[in-house]
Amino acid sequence: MGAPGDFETLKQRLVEIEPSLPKRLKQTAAFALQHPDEIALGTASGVARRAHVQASTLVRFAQALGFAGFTELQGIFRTHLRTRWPEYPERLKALHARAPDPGDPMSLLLGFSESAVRSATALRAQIDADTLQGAVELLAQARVVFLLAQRRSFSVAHYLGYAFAQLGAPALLVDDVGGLGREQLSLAGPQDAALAISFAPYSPVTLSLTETARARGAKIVAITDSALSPLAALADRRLEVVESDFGAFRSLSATFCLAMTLAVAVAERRGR
Amino acid sequence: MGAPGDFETLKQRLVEIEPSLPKRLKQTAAFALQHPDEIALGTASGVARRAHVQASTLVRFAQALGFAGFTELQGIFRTHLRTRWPEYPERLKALHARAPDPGDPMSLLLGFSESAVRSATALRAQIDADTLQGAVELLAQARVVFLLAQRRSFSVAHYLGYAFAQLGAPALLVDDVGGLGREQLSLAGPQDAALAISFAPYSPVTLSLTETARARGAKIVAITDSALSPLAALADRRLEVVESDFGAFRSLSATFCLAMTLAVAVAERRGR
DNA sequence: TCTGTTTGCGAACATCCGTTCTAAAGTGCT
DNA sequence: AGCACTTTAGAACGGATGTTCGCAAACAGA
Repeated sequence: MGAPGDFETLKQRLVEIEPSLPKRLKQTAAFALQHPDEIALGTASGVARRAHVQASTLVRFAQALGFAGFTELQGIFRTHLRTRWPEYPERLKALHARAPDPGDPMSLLLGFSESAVRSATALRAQIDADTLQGAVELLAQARVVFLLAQRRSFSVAHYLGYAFAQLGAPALLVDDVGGLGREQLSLAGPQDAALAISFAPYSPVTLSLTETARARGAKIVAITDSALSPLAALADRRLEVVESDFGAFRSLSATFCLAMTLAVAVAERRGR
Repeated sequence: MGAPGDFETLKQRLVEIEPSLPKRLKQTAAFALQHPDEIALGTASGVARRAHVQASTLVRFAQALGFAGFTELQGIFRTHLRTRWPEYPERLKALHARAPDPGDPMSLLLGFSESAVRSATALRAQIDADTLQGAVELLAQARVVFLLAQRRSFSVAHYLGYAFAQLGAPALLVDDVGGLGREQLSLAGPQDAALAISFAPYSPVTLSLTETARARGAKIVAITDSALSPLAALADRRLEVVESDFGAFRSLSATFCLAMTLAVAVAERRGR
């Protein structure tokens, strides 16, 4: 008979005990279900005012549900607000907590998997449809798409090179092998576009190659991690991806989703 | 020069003034854009800790943007958190309900994202803890780990090369540039291990390089898609990954999770 | 070296949560 | 109906936490 651990359980518990609740607590329960965001973001006294009850009633309400106090109850509402995504409940957090040995490969795997799920899920909300559409058009109209990335992001660019080729769209992976990156870009001109990918700490090579491409008149689409990235300043279209991290390592899951989307959408658009 | 009234304006303002900001405030700006949820839900001191700055810096940051204090700034992030979501579940529903327009970039993105989530989730159940542990030990005991992959899987191998290097573990990416794959493997011997990655249709180059490595006495860990894969036959340890696919394209999300896990676990194990 | 800016630290100030106490309402028994 | 007892509501208090500001040290630029 402990406190509910996630929002669904809380709701369920609430309907169970609601009939036996006194008047003010019923009122509070109704308000809580009707305005979950208020509870998540507000303060106890603020919520109390809006629900026309006393602040102490909120505490009693929380305690009636098995929590120690209002703050604990609020925690559930907050994580619910953060991850409004029905099939992705709290138990992952429990997994995290339950794995005390950070060196155990299996808990690493769970951690990375969780991080990938979070990234891919968050991506949907991050990307703006119009920006994406604009980036696709820009790349689709280009004669050749130059792919610029180094270090950690290089794997994404390489995959894009593979995907574009498979789809029959003209793309050129600037891999900078032997330091020939600038020469690989020598064919770039105003009819072309470059897709640059870089995350903090931004590779100087990628930045300088992007500058070169821009100087040659190519349009730039950037995949990067924040509006403040040096890449963002160079870009005609900027796609922001915030990857969640696990330990010191960031997932690449969202970036890959975005890359695949661009490849397929561009090929599709060129096909017409 | 009033304070920004919504999240977009805030971001824009941030990009404008960021170059003229001192070090710690830049740091704060980057953190704020990368972890908006933390700012929305956390307390100033909590956020400060996670961003490795003083709490007072957060207040100064808010003031630099034109707010009276941290609380006002937080307000923007909170309403952003509140309002960013509502549209998204409907989008998903719309995607599933309507016959999906294969050309619309946004539905592609949703599809790939969902596919990535499925893959990463399924991975947890697919991988056997003992096999994983065995693979880690085998790689950790090797003098050098040779990374073998081509075509689609190459991006994973490249990423592994990066990760191993970052972690200080000796690994060599056999990229077969100029067809020198066999020569790159010439250093391999019985003290070494190879990590081979290939999915259907299996790249003949990867297979033949793996055979070469095996002939030289190296232990083989394979990441592949089925027990019947030709790679599986060559492997001392076999890790199976079934990726979910969206259209003709397979996610790489689970494979990347597994790759990261191997890299970190091996480095961890070697560290002792 | 000197000056102006930035940063870190601690104290003051405000806010907020949880508890406790008292009044009121409800309930059951005579 | 009246009385005693239990439950509930409201209000104030105390402890704790969180936010802001001022000051001095560190730093960067001239």
